[in-house]
Amino acid sequence: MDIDIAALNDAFQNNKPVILVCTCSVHYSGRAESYLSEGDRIIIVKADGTLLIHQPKGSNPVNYMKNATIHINHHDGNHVLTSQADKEFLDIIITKLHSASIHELEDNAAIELIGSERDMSDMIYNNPSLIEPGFKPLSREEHTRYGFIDVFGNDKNNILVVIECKRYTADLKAVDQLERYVRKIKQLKGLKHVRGIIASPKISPNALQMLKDHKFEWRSISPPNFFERDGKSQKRLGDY
Amino acid sequence: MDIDIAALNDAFQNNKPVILVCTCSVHYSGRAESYLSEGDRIIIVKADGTLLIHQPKGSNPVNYMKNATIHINHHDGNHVLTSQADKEFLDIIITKLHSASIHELEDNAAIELIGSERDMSDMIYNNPSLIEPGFKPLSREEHTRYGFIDVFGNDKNNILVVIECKRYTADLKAVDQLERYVRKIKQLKGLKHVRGIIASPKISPNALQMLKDHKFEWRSISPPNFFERDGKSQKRLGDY
DNA sequence: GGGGAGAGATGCCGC
DNA sequence: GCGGCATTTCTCCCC
Repeated sequence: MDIDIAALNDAFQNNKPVILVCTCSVHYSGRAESYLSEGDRIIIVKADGTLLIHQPKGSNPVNYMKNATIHINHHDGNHVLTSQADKEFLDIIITKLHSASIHELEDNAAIELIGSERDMSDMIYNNPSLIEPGFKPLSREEHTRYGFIDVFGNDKNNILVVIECKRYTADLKAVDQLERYVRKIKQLKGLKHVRGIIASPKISPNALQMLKDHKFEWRSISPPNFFERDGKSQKRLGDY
Repeated sequence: MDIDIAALNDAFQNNKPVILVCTCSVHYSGRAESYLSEGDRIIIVKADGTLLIHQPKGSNPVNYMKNATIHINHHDGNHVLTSQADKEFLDIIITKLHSASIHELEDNAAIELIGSERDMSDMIYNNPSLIEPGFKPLSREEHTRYGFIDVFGNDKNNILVVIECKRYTADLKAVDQLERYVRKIKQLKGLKHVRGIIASPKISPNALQMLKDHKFEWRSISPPNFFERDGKSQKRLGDY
């Protein structure tokens, strides 16, 4: 390699992104302990001290560290990259450095995302009839005072309704959450009857059973701007 | 750039990892919809069709796709990388390609990790007095028959005990889980009284309150082989 | 393949 | 800073 140790350490110190491709083994100690024996990996060090170690397969980094202080040195004929954060330590023994590059990257853009659970609760607030005729959401301020309930309102008989939104399949944990909110609201307001509703595109069989056990209800509702595309009806750049 | 489009498409087809550093914008459509305006990014394509787009900061990819079929083409004077999986679509418009590299990586190693919640429940099975004198865990087979309960046993008075382990701070969701398991066991066994215990190094104030409301208990227990190191007492490679 | 649950989860927001 | 909670969560295990 023609990039030397000094240049890499300078890049680490001056917050320049670095990409290494190498054969290495990895030790980690911190929130847990891990060891990864020798193999080929891609190592990325970002401007903010993020360290990522990627194997040739899999979507998640096999090891990582945030806000790391990083150095690279020679040791026993190998390169050794040491990474340290608060109470965490990571050592990479690099037996072969295939490539190393230092970059200057500028990116001020933030991702815009549509279709989150928050978008779903916004949609219900704006279209309360999605739940049922006569459903009247209460103000957002009211709702925050009693916790992180997604949607909170009155039905046509002025019975309080707590709604938990899930953007995909509602599971047992979703019913847990709803049950906890309903219990809390009953206690806070001194009410005997509060309705609980899960709004989601799907619900697991066990979750549906638990829902029924608690006399709660389910509404099949999908997050906004969410289409399960079949690829045939969509014009895309790759089609040109 | 001296790596041409044909070589990149060949790499994508033949499962060779590719690293691109470029200025680009990104559209995603699938489980949600997203748009990311122009900026400098690192793009990794792995041997298994994993696509990762990383900004110069942050530990998570800003966009990603698994099992993707990937092509790169010219379009309107730019490079356009299109990625497609089941019902997901991602387009990257590359206005400037700073570097592109194709790799041949071999890695058959799997990470070994110590200190998980499973290690914690193993520790309690092997050292039941960590919970209290006279606690007798039941067999692992027994426990799997009734669900995913971490530890399941009898106290010295032969009262059933359900234990939920958390490797860090136990929160409201942990109490939800314990409450659901205890309810299930009471129902399955037709019992009036079943004890519930959370074993974790910490517990949040609200979770502790909810625990008390349900007459459950808490034990301060840490996962095995877990040390909060201070860096001074540890010899490391970087110290040499 | 779906359901259930952990993760060295991460990231966001609110107090 | 901690607490609560969503996530294009991801991953693993088990049915």
